[in-house]
Amino acid sequence: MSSRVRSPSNVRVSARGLDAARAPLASQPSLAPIETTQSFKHKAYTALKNAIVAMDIYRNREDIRLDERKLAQDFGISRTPVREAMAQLESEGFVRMVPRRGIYVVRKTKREVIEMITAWAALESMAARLITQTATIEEIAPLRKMFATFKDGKARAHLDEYSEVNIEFHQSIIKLSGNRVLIDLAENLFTHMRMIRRKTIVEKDRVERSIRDHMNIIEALEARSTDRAEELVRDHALGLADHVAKFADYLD
Amino acid sequence: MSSRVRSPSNVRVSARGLDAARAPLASQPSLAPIETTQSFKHKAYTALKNAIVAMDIYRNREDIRLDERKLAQDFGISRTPVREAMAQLESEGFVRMVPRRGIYVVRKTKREVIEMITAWAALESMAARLITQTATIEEIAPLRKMFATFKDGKARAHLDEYSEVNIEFHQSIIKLSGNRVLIDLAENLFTHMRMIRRKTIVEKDRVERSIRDHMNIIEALEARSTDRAEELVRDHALGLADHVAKFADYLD
DNA sequence: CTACTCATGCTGGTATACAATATGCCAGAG
DNA sequence: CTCTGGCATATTGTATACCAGCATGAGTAG
Repeated sequence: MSSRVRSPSNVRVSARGLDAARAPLASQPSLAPIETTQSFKHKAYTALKNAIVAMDIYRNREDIRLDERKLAQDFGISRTPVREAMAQLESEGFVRMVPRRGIYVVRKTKREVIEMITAWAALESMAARLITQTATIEEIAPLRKMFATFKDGKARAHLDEYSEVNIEFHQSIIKLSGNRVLIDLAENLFTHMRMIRRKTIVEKDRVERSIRDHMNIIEALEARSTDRAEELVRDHALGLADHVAKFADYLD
Repeated sequence: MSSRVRSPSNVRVSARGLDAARAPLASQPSLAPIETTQSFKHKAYTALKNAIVAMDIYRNREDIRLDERKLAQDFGISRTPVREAMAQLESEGFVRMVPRRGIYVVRKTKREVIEMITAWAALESMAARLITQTATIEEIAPLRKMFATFKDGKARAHLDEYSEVNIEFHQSIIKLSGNRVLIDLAENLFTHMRMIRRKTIVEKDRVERSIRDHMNIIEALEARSTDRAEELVRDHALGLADHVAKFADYLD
């Protein structure tokens, strides 16, 4: 995706053989997509990340230890790819590897959660700016549809569903910016936030206002009001940060 | 087979002896994580990162390949910690590991550089907001001193020095926010930007304006003008992005 | 009954051996 | 001379063996 791979011809040879989808001879139009199986490291990474995100780590405060050897056995692979996956998860802030002690799932403190939300506010508000300058009206339109089913008080009754739509909305904002760096940085923050979402992010009395905020954001984007869109997005996110600061006592 | 005769612990013993130079006294409460000897993985990570940052990768376009085994030999360790360090560098966007091909240093495209600067603008402008709300006057004061020596036209004559001070200024802004997430995210972006700094970031005609911008930023911070500080910081960074877009033709 | 010592087991860290595959060269056929 | 096919080589991915340190608990001295 990144490297142009211009200079050495060796790379392009195999690449050319790969995208035989040109099919000038029509011998086999649609060849098997790619038979390259993902590395065990990447598989282990995905499996572990899903497992960690799925567990409700803030339910109690006991240390959650992950056993390298046991996980390797469960996955049917050796310790090496598991370790490499763990190392990546550690650099992303999901686990902590303590020498001769164990690997522990990381719980974020309230302060850290607030810092993450603040960073997310910075990224998404910049994304909003970019959208007002580059996105087409067709790209912005789908944002409205997300909340069609929640028009009137229905959101209060379906908090879980709304929570999903809520996250999807914010992810869409980031993606519409078209800035890969913003997207990647925010993705990691989102993953962390998904882990605490269940207990805090959405509360009944916040839903109505949340929908209003979102609608205002969409209007600002459509109106190409750069500064206003940025401000609305930022304040919406920072409002969540304040909410967490006040009410997420179970953190810490 | 015969190699098994040699005790494999020889290397580790000597390496352990290397970092046996530990703090004689724990007098300073600041930060002394020396208690645990850094793992080979972390040492290799640091060494590799420094080496990659130091090399002027945009000088030519040849693929720069890093040889796992050779590096492991040079460091006097095995491939395992080198691999784990490489995996981390890959997740941070510095290298790319291609299965059964090699590990290559990543060159950022012009688009990617602009995206990074944009993300940096988002982070630093948020940092500026936070500073106006929480930082003390004593914390802001040192920012002025940085440019004391560059008051009049001296900056033009000492571009390299100014470039360092310039980076230091922006890092200080981020750090003053006191938000670890912002700090860590920006740190990685800064490291990437340092790699292209030599050729683009600073140009003669931009220095004067750069100093003016910085002074305005400092004044806004001191005046606790939240919105203005944010705007100044953001526009300053985005101005650099525009500059890169127009003149950094050597990228791509 | 308490406190302290020491052996043992479990842990992650490291080294090394083995496997799979992409590449390039070379021989042989057309 | 050109092209094809196979083998040697190089490189990473994975598995396994070993190391050192900390925790734990049993056992002994007081």
